[in-house]
Amino acid sequence: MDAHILTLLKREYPEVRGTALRHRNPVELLVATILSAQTTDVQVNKVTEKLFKKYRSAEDYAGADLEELRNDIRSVNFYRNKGRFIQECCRMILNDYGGSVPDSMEELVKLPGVNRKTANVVLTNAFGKVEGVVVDTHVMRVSRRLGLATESKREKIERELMNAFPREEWAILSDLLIAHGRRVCRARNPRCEECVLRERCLHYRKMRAEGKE
DNA sequence: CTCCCGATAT
DNA sequence: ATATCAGGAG
Repeated sequence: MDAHILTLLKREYPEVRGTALRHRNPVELLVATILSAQTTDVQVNKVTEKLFKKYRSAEDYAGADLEELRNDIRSVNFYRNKGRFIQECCRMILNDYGGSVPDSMEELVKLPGVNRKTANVVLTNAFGKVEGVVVDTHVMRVSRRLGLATESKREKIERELMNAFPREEWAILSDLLIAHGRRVCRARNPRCEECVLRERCLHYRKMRAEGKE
């Protein structure tokens, strides 16, 4: 593993551990994470602040009128799919899992709207069970720019990162890469001048070699 | 690969 | 105007 990258990022973002998605229990985190697909956490937190007052349990989502639930999450994108996913997840949680959000990767990915990324968020942040690395678009972009990953599919990048770092660093690793992706290593106009990793970044060295920036 | 399909930054 | 945002399903 590249221990130095972790050291530099930990120094840069000492307070990052934990999701930025506000939640008080596994159901709330599951709902928030489903809503967060292709959506900023700021927007999700705005919606869930009201949502969690109206829907207090898996039963509330399961028994809700679907169109009403969709209307309650209207300001996030893909709200029609997400509304259906949330309701179906909660129905499965009640029918198949005794009312509790399952706490294993194997069971979580059976829920509609839940793949490895969402499952990893819930496992890591609600149950403290780290079964993989959270690979969102920030983690994908940053780890590819740095040269930590060469693949282009989520699952393959996750595997590369799992091989490159020990399990006890997986949770902090994804939090750090996400923070760095949001603040410095942005999709557009990355702030390479402010980046503490630029001397070990493939993307930066390539840009500099080509005379851009 | 296409569809889903709102808010925000540039 | 449009690219992009803590993706996943068919």
